[in-house]
Amino acid sequence: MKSSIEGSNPSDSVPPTGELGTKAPRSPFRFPTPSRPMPAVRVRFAPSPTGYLHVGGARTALFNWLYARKTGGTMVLRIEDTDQERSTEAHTQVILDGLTWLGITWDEGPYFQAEAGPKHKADAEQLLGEGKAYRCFCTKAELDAAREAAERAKSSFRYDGRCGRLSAAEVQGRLDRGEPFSVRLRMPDEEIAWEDAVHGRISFQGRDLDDFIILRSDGTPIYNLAVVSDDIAMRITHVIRGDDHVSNTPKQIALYRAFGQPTPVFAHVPMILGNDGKKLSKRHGATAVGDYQNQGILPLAMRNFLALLGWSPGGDREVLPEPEMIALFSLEGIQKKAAVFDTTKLEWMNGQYLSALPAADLLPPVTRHLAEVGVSTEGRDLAALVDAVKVRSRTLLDIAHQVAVRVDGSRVTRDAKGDALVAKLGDAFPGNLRLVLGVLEGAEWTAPALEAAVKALAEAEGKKLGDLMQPIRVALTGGTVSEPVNELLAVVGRDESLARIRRAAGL
RNA sequence: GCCGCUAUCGUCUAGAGGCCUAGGACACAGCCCUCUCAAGGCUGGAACACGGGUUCGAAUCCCGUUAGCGGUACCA
Repeated sequence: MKSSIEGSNPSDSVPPTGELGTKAPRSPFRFPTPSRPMPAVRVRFAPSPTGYLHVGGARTALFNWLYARKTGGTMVLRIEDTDQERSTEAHTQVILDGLTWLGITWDEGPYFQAEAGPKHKADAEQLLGEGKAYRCFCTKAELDAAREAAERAKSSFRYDGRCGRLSAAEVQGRLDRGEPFSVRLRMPDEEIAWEDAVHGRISFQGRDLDDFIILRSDGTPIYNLAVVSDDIAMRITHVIRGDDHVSNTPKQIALYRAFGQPTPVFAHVPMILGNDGKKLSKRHGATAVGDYQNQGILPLAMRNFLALLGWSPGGDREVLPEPEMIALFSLEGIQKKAAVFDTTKLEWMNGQYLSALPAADLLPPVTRHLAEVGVSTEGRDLAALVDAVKVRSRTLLDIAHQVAVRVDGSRVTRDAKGDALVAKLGDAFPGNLRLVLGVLEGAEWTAPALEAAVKALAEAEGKKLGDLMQPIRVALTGGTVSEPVNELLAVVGRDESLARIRRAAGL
């Protein structure tokens, strides 16, 4: 569970200059010191606290974390709470808890973006002073009207940069009159391209982008400015984030250029889809990490499953212990295509962990789930109970349910298959149970002895072993599925087992 | 509309020009094991979106088509 930073290999790190292919004239001093030491990797996970921790966000966090651990770099956590309307402290806590649950740790932060407001504003003013940005006096209403008109005329709207051509005197005049203004970045007419670590080269043309707003008329920053300003300040070298940000990237690169800063390496990871191929959302069921925790998924299994969703270690590996996951991780191994979230495979993965983990590791969550359903295991060997049922379980909830049935006779309810067996055996059902009772009452209550006793009975009576064992199983659990019957008897205990058999036999 | 991204079994993926008669995993079906189920083992069905190139040779490279997704805000 503890992350192993030791053994990670920093030689895998990539120099953080992903930008390339600019058609604009290049400065000969662009790469002044080729021999400069390679900066240490710094990545960040930057969620917005406007809801729970979504599985997509969790996976983005996981990839950042894996990359940091792999390269010996630093993981910083930044809460992007500039949307004061929707951001809440409770959401922040849920996100932090979700990451912690998954075993995703961070080395710096959490930083809160809203606290950097004054710096964002100062950065915008710096650009204003250098003529790389300009004041725009167009109002929201005017802009909306223009956009609507363009839409009606079936042509595309792009801000024409008219305020960028205002004379100094004109600007001063409007300022003197106290007109409100936003700040826009001058978008240069040049190619903006970068070598994306997962997609390869991606290219946009500056002329296709308009002079976008970086500072609202109330002086607060727009997302793209805040992100770039913070990423520069935090010396982020690798931006690993969702695919939905690729169209923001050229705008952000324009900002890096305006600030005269090198761009980080960008790695855009694909989306996670629901089973209908649409973006994963609430109507697909559980999308919050916390939901899976409540459904009895182990954090290790969740993390393993998430890692394999959109990333492949390259071979046929499925169950990956943490050290291997870190050692094998690479940005190049990330898939370009969106992936469908397959709950069935998640549960299979969870079953793998359930089977492999010692019962002791499962005790705390199982105890919690048992408490939720009101079952006490006071004075019982819970580890033995868990061991008895865990290989047949896919979730911790399954385990808790099965343990509950073994501990508390009042929870035995006959299921459809149990009913079918009773119907099939007819009189032999109570009859065989009475026979069994006869030998069990005098038997030594250990699994091997119980097995021997029932087998001897079957032989003596000329009955099939299954016709003796299955009724016991139904008597003790209500169903036809369980661990071997002798072990079941041992786990349920002598008095309780005999009582359940008597009841089922109608005695 | 415009800009960008993507395209291998139902799903997750391997595959970086010949090793591909396209491999593995989940799911599904059958068999084995067995007191049931699970696990495990074996077997089976199941995919390179389409069309053009390039090449002695293409799932792999190029172009186009189609489809899906993302963006196109004084949201993040």
